[in-house]
Amino acid sequence: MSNKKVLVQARGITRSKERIREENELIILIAAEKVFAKHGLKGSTTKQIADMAKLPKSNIHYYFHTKLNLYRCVLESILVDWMRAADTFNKFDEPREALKYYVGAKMNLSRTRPFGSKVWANEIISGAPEMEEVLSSRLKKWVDTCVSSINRWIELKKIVNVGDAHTLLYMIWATTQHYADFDYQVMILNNGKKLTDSEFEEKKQQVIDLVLRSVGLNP
Amino acid sequence: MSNKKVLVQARGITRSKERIREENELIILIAAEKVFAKHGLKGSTTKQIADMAKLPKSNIHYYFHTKLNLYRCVLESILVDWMRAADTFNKFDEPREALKYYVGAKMNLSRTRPFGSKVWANEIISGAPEMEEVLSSRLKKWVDTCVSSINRWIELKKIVNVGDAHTLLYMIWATTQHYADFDYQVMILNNGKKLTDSEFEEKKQQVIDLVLRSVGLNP
DNA sequence: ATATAACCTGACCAAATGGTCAAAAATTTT
DNA sequence: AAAATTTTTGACCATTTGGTCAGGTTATAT
Repeated sequence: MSNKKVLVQARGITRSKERIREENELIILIAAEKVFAKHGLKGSTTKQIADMAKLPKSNIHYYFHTKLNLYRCVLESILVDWMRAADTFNKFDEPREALKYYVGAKMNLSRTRPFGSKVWANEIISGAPEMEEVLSSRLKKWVDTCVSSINRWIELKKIVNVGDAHTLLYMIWATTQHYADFDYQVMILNNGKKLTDSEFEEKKQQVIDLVLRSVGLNP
Repeated sequence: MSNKKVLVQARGITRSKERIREENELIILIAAEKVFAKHGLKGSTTKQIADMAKLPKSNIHYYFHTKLNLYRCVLESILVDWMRAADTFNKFDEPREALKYYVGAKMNLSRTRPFGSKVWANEIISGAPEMEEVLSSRLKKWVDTCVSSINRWIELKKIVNVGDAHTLLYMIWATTQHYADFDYQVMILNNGKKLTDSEFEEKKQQVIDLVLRSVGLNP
């Protein structure tokens, strides 16, 4: 019996079954995201996830059946956040605003959900065996519209001709996600200290400025 | 008995013992790099590495004793290439040349040794448990000199003030390594086809131009 | 209050894994 | 050619792993 439950019951309150499922699934998803981020799909064990979630291993299987299914659920849950950040790109007509807010949104995600970014990175590095579908359908479609926007900006001489618009997108993705995926390296090179919130805001602005200048815009 | 040996012996040639060790260690290192790139340290099995190397599992242990030791050897062997590319940064006084050749060298490495880059990425993502030493000593020192160079360029008004020089370095690392670490994603978004050599040369030039413009230089 | 359904979990299991070892085969040294 | 050294490898083992399951507990519907 978990401490949480004992506490709740001591007050004469009972959690509804729906609530229980919702709560536990969330607890497990958060724990799994951390573990998968560190060790990847194959390298993570259900025991590690159970310990991280402070639940017995059987409980993990009760809610998610298999490790692979849990992994897929983690990826799905991350995707929601990513797509929302992606939307900001198409909310502005002017490249200056579109790029500024998109880069900012991606930097914020790296800050608030670094484990999610790492899980994705691991997945792609290992050949995207579970996300092939998503990449070649949803992501491809989104990227195509982005590329169109960028090319229109180039035609209208609003930004310089960067050649292939993908190259610009990759630079943005790679640079922003670097602060999540390689946060440990960033920390070491920051004299062993994690970036404070205000330091991070500084870097965010610097990244935005680099990106703007890279397409010929004066920040 | 391996096919290779049978072939060699059929011609009445015997491989010297030194040669044998050298050859087999290399075969195993190359195989291990591929497997570790795909599955990380924990996710890779010595059996997978053995199969990739087309050698019995015992043979892997004979030459490298433990999986962890083999992993460290792979990282070490990659480090040599990386440090060589890093040298190009300090070979030129002018930012235009230094950045151009450094970015070019990093892009070339991503093309020629993508598995190495992935192994490093995995290692850093999972908290650099084996490379902490290298990061906080060798890498830190190298980065510090780079940062000095960049700051001098800023003082001399040769490039714009990017704020923290680390931000620029991270952008270069992240963007160039993206073509190795996320090659699968790059392929999918290139209509499912791997980048040809000439396509890659195009992208390389585009990345160089993006970087130069990002610091206020006109390519 | 009782029945039903959902939740919980310790005990268990077959398969996979990192690693060992002894003995055979190949090469070098004497 | 015989002894010594290195390489090769199948058989083996203790541990770990993902996953199952029976039986208990808790919440909900009637």
